[in-house]
Amino acid sequence: MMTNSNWQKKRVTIKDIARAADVDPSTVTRALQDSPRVKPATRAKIAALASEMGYVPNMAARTLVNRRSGLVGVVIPDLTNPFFRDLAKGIEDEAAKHDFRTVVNDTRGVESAEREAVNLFLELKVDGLIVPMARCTEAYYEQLNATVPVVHVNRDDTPHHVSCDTVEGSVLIMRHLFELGHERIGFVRGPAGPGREPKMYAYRRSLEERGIDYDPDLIFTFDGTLESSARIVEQLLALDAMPTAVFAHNDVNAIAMIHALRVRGVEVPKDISIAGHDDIQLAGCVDPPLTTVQWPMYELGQQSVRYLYALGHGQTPREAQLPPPKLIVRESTGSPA
Amino acid sequence: MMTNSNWQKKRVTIKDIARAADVDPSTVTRALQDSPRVKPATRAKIAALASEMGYVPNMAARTLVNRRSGLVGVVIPDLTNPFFRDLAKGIEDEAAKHDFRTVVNDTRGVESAEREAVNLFLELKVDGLIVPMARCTEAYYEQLNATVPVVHVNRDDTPHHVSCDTVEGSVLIMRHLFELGHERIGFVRGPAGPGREPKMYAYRRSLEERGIDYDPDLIFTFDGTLESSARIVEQLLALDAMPTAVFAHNDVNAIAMIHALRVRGVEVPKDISIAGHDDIQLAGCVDPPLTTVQWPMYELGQQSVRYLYALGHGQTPREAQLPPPKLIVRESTGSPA
DNA sequence: TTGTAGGCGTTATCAA
DNA sequence: TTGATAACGCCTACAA
Repeated sequence: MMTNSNWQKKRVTIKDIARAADVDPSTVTRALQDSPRVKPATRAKIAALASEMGYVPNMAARTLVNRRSGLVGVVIPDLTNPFFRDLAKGIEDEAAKHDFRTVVNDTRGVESAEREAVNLFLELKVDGLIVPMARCTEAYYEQLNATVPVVHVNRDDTPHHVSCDTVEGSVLIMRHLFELGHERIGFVRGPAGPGREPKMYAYRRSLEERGIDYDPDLIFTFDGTLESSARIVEQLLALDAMPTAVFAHNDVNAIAMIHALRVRGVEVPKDISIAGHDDIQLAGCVDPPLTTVQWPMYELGQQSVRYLYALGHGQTPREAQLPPPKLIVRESTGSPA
Repeated sequence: MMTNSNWQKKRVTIKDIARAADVDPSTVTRALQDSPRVKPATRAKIAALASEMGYVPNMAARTLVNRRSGLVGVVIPDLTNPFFRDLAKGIEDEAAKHDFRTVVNDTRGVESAEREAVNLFLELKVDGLIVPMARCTEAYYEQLNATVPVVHVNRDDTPHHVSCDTVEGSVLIMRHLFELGHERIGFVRGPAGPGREPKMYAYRRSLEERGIDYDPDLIFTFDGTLESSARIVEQLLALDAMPTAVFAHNDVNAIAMIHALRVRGVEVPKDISIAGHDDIQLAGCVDPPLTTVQWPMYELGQQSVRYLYALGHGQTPREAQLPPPKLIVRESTGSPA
């Protein structure tokens, strides 16, 4: 923005304060850092001057000399999802406890954006990186990991990660559907990415344990858009026999599907049960209120910072202990007709 | 994170490259900047070396010497709201065109968080600040404005701002309700903040123009939580005579109210019409689909960057020309019984 | 076409 | 308790 405009001249540096206080710049530094090695009177004078003159520390200079920025970079695929927002909040709060500040980037699930975000953070010399549900390849992060500590959240094929038992949450949903009497259960996958598709894994394993055959016709794919949810509903309706229940990729997908179903005259849960995932804010106040799984995202965020911190200190952190996911039973699921 | 660990040693600087290429560091700089003042062969060699050695520019050093960071700070009150996300995207894209990168902070509507965010950005020496719907006082920003170019979005009591006609959108809603035959119309205000409450203004002015008396009993306040929406519904039901329509603060508020109403046996729009604001992703697929107002947020984002750019170059930007807000009529509004 | 020199704002180390 | 100095990584004159 500014190249040669009037904004530049205002910048107050430590030198300006030093001149005003008639001391050496290094004394100002010490005073501003509350070092005991400075006379209280001097400290007070300098503090007063600093705020009076509107001094703002220059992070660039600090980072340069300290060789650390005090920043943690967070790369999030979709901040619109309250799920991730809680995670971000947990990260922020915990980072603050360790005197780190947080820089967040929403990549909107785009892989190139993820790379760019990581790049920016690298240039900013962040002291650590937290990357939930990364889209880039394992190899990419493996390499990155040599440069800066990286912690993944809910992605278990990378060197360092913090996850809650992703499979467990999905198992809860499946078990709930079984208990209601469902046997023919559809599943909506998320946008294909790297990693192990734990929901899919849980889906298949649950069926297996229940002695139900896996039917590829009952698998659909959600790409994050509303249209894709509508398409899935079309596919559902085109089936010879609809499943009696569907485990949706997430709540947004579930809500959109319920709507599309209603438009076509299919009622939830009377004609078909739909379970979501994430427990977003609106999940409880749509019609019907959504049965879904709640994650301890805030805690996950905290844990990931602790893990990162340990990593940065050369320790090999122990596995994080996390509260388990929680099944929230509402009204979008019921017994099959 | 890292203090004395193994990550430090990996850092490659232009000096390392210079040594490897057997040239002076300044030559490396030139080569990396594609300056014409360097022999193609040298440039190629250096470029190869740089990527081979995994060179990452040090923004701190750059910022220090250039006296500019190439960063634009964006302070957003709620990234969970797709509305703001579009804005952020518009800002990002337009900023990229001007070779700026974007740092975003979600303040969750907390004033202290807003200050902290601004502070961080100031320390990062951002070249400009974009602040939609700021919570901090006008005075605060007036002062800030002496340090760094600041552009506000949709807040018209500050020195520099880009807004679409905030009033206009609300007028559209009111007019729509009038046309359906409503006269007794409730209004839900948002969390009190600074600024002019344009929706409220539009509400009152619309009533006035229509010759309808303003009735303070029909004014409610939404604080952003689901509970508050439920409370508003209780207040509504406690009224001697319910309004026949309500202009809700935003879509989330509207959806939550519709749900609370249904729980109490009141049907929308049969018994009462509810109009939202923002047109969030889910607005079209809840039941009933929401009548709401759509904003050109992406364009607003672009314009705010252009404005900022002009500001930073010492120009006084002309008023931005923006596409108008758009009324989206769906099924949550109808004629009164 | 390339090298030299100085400085951006801050801090750590050492000396006073 | 304070001051002097060098250094962090990069860039821009200017000189060669």
